[in-house]
Amino acid sequence: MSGVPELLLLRLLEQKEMYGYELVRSVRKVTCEAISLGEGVIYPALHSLERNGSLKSKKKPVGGRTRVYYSLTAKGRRRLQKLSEDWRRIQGGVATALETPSHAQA
Amino acid sequence: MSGVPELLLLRLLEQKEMYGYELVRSVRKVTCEAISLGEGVIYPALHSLERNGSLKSKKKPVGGRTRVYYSLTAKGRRRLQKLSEDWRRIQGGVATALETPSHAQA
DNA sequence: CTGAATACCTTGAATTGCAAGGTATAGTGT
DNA sequence: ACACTATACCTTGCAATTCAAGGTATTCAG
Repeated sequence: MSGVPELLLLRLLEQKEMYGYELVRSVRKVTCEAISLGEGVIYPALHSLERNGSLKSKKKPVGGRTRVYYSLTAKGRRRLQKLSEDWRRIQGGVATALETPSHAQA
Repeated sequence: MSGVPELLLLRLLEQKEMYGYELVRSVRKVTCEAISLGEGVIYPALHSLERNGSLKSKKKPVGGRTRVYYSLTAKGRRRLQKLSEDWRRIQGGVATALETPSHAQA
């Protein structure tokens, strides 16, 4: 129903390639602390997105540690489009429902 | 993460008491067809909301059939408040993330 | 050399969402 | 009378999602 984590990851990676640990902090920041996804959400999500071909990764050694940078594929961009539309649809639906004043009658 | 079905049900039942089958159609209508919840979502949700004290039900025989009408309890109203706030928070967070232009750099 | 931060990862449980099926009654058309 | 649709309730079993919790290893600061 929600697919929010996936949507956020694709959206962030559309702008620039990033690695997992970076994405954990970036999600918090870009949503103004409204949404916080732990590593237990991020890493499995990245792996499944890569498995289905939405993301590609490359390893970069940075000062002894290895970072795995992810970036969007063409398929990932299409997936982002679809998820954005889905989100807007359900967001609009819920907004309509919530905004209906309690007094109004159908 | 989403809790959308629960939120919609509480919101609708805040306005007037309704029965399950009616809620199935009402959700579709009030979200302008954007969200469609099947009976396999509605009934279990109603039962679990009643179990935890957010809803109360009463049976009404209507022309041979029996309808189970649900309405909000005080607890249900508090739950609705909380879910609304949660929703607005994540909705705002996602909106911020999505609206950031692709060109903008942090 | 201890502790915090960085960076990766998995596991297990809970919750959620859904399609699919199942029961029974009432009304509608033929 | 008969079949079909709509109403109205419900459950089951699967799949996906989400998360807290833990696990490994390195680097850097005190």
